[in-house]
Amino acid sequence: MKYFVALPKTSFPIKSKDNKEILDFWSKISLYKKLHERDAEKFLLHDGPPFANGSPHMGHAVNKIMKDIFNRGKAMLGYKIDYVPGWDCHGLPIESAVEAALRKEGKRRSELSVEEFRIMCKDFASKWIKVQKDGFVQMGVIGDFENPYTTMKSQLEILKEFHKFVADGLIYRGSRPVMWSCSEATALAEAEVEYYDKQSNSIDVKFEITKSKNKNLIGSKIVIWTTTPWTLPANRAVAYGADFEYVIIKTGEEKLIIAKDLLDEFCKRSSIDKNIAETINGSDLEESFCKHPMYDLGFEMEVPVVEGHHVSLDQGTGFVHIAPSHGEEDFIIGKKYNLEIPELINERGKYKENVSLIGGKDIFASEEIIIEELQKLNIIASHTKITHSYPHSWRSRKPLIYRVTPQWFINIKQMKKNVLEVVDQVNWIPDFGKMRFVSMLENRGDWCVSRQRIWGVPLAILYHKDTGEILKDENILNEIQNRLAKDGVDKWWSIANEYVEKYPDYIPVYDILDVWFESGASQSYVLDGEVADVYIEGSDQHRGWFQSSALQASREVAKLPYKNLITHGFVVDKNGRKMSKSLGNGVDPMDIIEKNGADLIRLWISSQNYTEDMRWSLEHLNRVKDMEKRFRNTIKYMIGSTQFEFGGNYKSMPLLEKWILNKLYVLNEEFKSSVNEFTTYKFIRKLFLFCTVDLSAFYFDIRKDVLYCDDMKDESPKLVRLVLKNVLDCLLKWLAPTMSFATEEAWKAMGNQDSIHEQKIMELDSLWKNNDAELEIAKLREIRKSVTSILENMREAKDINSSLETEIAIITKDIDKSHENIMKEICIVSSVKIFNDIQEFELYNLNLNDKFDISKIDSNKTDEMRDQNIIIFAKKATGNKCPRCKKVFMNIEELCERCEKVSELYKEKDSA
RNA sequence: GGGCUGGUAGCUCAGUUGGUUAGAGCGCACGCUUGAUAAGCGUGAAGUCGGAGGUUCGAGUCCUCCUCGGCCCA
Repeated sequence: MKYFVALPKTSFPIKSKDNKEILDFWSKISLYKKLHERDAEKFLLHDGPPFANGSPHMGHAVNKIMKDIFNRGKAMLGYKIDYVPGWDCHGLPIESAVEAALRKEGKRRSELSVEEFRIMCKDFASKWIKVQKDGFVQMGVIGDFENPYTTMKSQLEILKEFHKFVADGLIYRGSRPVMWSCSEATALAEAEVEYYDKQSNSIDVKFEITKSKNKNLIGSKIVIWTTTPWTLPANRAVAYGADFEYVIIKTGEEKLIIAKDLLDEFCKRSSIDKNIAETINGSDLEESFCKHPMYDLGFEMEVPVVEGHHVSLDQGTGFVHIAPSHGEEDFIIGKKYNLEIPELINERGKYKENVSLIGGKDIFASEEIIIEELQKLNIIASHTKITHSYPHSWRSRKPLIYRVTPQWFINIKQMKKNVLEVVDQVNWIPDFGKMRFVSMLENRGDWCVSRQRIWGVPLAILYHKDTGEILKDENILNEIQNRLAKDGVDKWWSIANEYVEKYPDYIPVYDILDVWFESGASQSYVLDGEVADVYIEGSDQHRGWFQSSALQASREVAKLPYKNLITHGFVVDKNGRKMSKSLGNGVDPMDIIEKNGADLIRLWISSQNYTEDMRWSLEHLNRVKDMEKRFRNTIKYMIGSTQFEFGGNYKSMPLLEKWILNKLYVLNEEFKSSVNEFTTYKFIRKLFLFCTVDLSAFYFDIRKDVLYCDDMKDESPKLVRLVLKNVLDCLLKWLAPTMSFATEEAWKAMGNQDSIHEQKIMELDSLWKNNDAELEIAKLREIRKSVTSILENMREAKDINSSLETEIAIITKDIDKSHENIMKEICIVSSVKIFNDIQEFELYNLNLNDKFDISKIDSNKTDEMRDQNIIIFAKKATGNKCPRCKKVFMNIEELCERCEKVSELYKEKDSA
């Protein structure tokens, strides 16, 4: 016999539907536009532009989805949303990719004009912007994707920003060593360098000490080891290690100084006897000078002996010859000791004509001459050939050199000061971001903004051919700007020459701007000077975008372009390792979305503590799947359970309902603060516990009896459904920023025509705030825990199956008899009796036909119960089971009284 | 090598000013339910709190060193 029961009914599926329908819907109703055009307080999130050269990866997913969660969260609080996505379009990787594509077609870059090449780069960037845009939309990100900002679209504005620095006199000409390819006469970036084995000359060179504060060192010879003899003409110093021990060895009339630890190897390769005369410290060499090794070959100078922080005892002699023009460390030391930084070679790798001995000769070819001449002068202690890994150009495969080249710098001294002044006005999330930012800023030198490249914004300046002074007259800068505004920035390369005719003493600069300057300027061409509520990027941007934005904002006055600055960690694998091709542990977010829907990845991101690195693996995927399932199921159950009549008022609510409404009130407040404080990940965890522990395992389970079996027109089920209605509404709105697709799906399943994302959270009646209910239920739940534990023992002993087959006796002073009914509901048993003392219970038990087994008293006592002075007995309920509600009753034949009545009422409905 | 940062059950996280036997959820195992059923409920096992010293009556918590990761530099 089947009886009518009011089971939940809904079409909302546990498995998520295809995202496409929802994406189309959002697009159809112009969801972003709706939120953007709200007449309300604005939330301005300024997008850090990703680089337009590849498909979306997990890092993009984390960043964009985080932003979207905050945007949608704010929208749910009623804010007007302002979010314009952006793209970084210029720079070397795109040039390289375009060149590689050209090579595939058998073409070379030199066959193309600058303009043609720039068009190819532009097409390349445009292609990837489209791919990424599509990806971000698939992730559920909403924003002004119709009108994004791109650095290539805003070239003129960026140029104008740069010219402001020029006009302010903040730009100066300096120099810096760069990786240089002589065969191509061009600077190369790190990414264009490949390492191959190269055979080099390896020589030990003697530097005779001519002056020293330690007089007895005069005449001794410091030995340096080098594999680039061609740099000797540019030598301007010798460096030692301050903490190293050196020895002076005697060989014939000569005294040579070598690091003690490297002596053996040196003696071996130079066939010199190990005849130690003296031991000295590096610091003993302070304030000494040496004769330039090529002194007698036309380099008549003395070079200082200085401390070198980079000198090592790995190989060589413990001394390093310093050629400031041809090495990064050498350059730094050169700056530190104010050494000359000579420009002896030209861009083709030939010595300039005026260089003594080897003028006009190729640098590598000159080595033989240098070595031969130095050998004649007995300056070389050893000469061999070695094969070592050496940087080469990826294009020509020719060896590279370091070469000091002229560059353009921004003097950032004042800006730095300005930024540091207002750094405390920003809310740094996490707070240690501030320290990181400040220490990075304090330690940075002037900003080198020039790049010897083509794909970017040209500096579009002229400098004096003799003094190097920039033509910073604002009229001229404006003239250039206007011209490029008219003809296009791409034309700089073809029109720059016109200015040479006009200003014959000046030389045009064809370098392009550092891309960090471009994105840092976004505050002007995107924000139009407005301060953003928040910037959110990975922690690598403390040196990058956050800093360039800050410096540029503080050009005139101390000001930062962001109120809140959030940094997030990186996606790492199961073991906390970064994702990389070589480890093969990378994952494709688009693949995950295609297979599981975007909610999955959104939920993962929203539940992670983003201030640290975020781990991702198959196990994580499965855990999030479970989480998603739980949320969907909770929603599904509530949609299904609220199909029938509901109603009532707070005053007539039972304690359990008041307890739930209090939970809602508290959670609603927490939702607001989690959005305002950007801690959604904490909220989502709480929400998950609410769904699992409070709703599914507790409230739902308990209220099934009322919902399914009572007359649906009675007050009790109507009150429960009213509560569920409220829970559902809250839950969907709290979850909407995260599970944007599922909540929309549910909203539709509930019969709504509009979007859930247009809604605002409910303002809940403060009457619902009820901490007493919370405490009361917490107490009863403790007892329930003990009960379920006892029931499990009975189940194990095969005494019972369902909990409804039992009766419980509770002996305690903590709760009184009026709680019998609620305890019966909460424990989902057929009967609960409460006794204030054991005597009372024993008396009761004595009169029972079917008695509680008092001999089990101790085994029925859990530790907690001993502490709390509670004793609980359980026994199999006496009577018959009602086939409809499964509870056990005495004196029934078939249905219990209630079920009899209800099933009579709905008989026809059931058979219909 | 430097600056910042992290390491608590398989996973995600709690753990107040140092104070009993380190908690939760998920997962897992076992059981129940078969009226949320490609669901639901219960019980249980599982931790040298990255490692080693130290301070203390007492350390996951404070100090030092080491180790393994992450970001950015050198």
